[in-house]
Amino acid sequence: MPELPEVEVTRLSLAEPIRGARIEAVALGKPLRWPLGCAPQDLVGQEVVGLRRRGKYLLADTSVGLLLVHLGMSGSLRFGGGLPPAGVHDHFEMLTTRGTLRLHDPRRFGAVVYVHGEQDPVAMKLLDGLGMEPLSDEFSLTAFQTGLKKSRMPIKQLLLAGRLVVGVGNIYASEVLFMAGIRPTTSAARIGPVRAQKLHAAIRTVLARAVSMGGSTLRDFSSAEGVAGHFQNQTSVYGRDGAPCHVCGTPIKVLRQGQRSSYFCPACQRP
DNA sequence: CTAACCTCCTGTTCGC
DNA sequence: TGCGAACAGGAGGTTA
Repeated sequence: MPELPEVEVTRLSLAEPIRGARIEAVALGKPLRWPLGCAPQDLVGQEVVGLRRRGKYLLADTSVGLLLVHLGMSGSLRFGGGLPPAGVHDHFEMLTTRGTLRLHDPRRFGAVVYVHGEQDPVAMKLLDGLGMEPLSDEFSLTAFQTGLKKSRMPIKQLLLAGRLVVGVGNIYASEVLFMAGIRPTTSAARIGPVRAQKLHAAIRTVLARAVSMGGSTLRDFSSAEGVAGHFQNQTSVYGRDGAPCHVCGTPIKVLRQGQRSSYFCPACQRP
């Protein structure tokens, strides 16, 4: 499941190879979450001039406009020459002078959307309201604490909502709350300064570590170069229901919050 | 305004 | 062994 680290790993592996690539052809497979927003041939001749990330969106700036790419639940990008023939789950393919960019996405929750720029209404709708970037300087402790106090939502669900801070999906939400010693069900507003500081630090630490490990590969995520991640092998709580906590030995528990699984250690994490 | 719920999709896992 | 049901989940849209 691509969360911020997986998207950042993709960006890091793709940014340099694709910079300066001129689009020569675009082919679409089955429909993705949203329509492309232009005719495929409209992209031909445009040059990719940079690759940024906002939350879990990749933003490919072209000489004319902007391509928004979201990996959804099961998406991954590949870029290069000599890719194998496109399969049934390859739904967007872009031939360029530097290689072929391909979106592989079995569940098709992902999307590729072309807009004229970040001020385009379609882009605004998607990007407006996103929270702070956790790995940037804007993610300050004071801003984070202020945001926590404003919500009585369970902290797990506040993190997932992405309005306060972006990029923390289901896997990493469980992990950062374990590191901070906070139960997923704890109301955000009830988190005091000490634990808020721990949570703030945990978000940065866990996400940065996951990026350095190439992200998590639960099924078939890989970087644009096809390299799998390793973070999934060292989760503290995610996916470890019933297994002993690495810190205290207590069996890890799982509960459901908003149709999502939350994993936690009942001893290490306090309400 | 917030928050809970619904929806999209398909590969995998589970229960009988 | 087979097969349908349940599950996984990002996140925008809808409803209360």
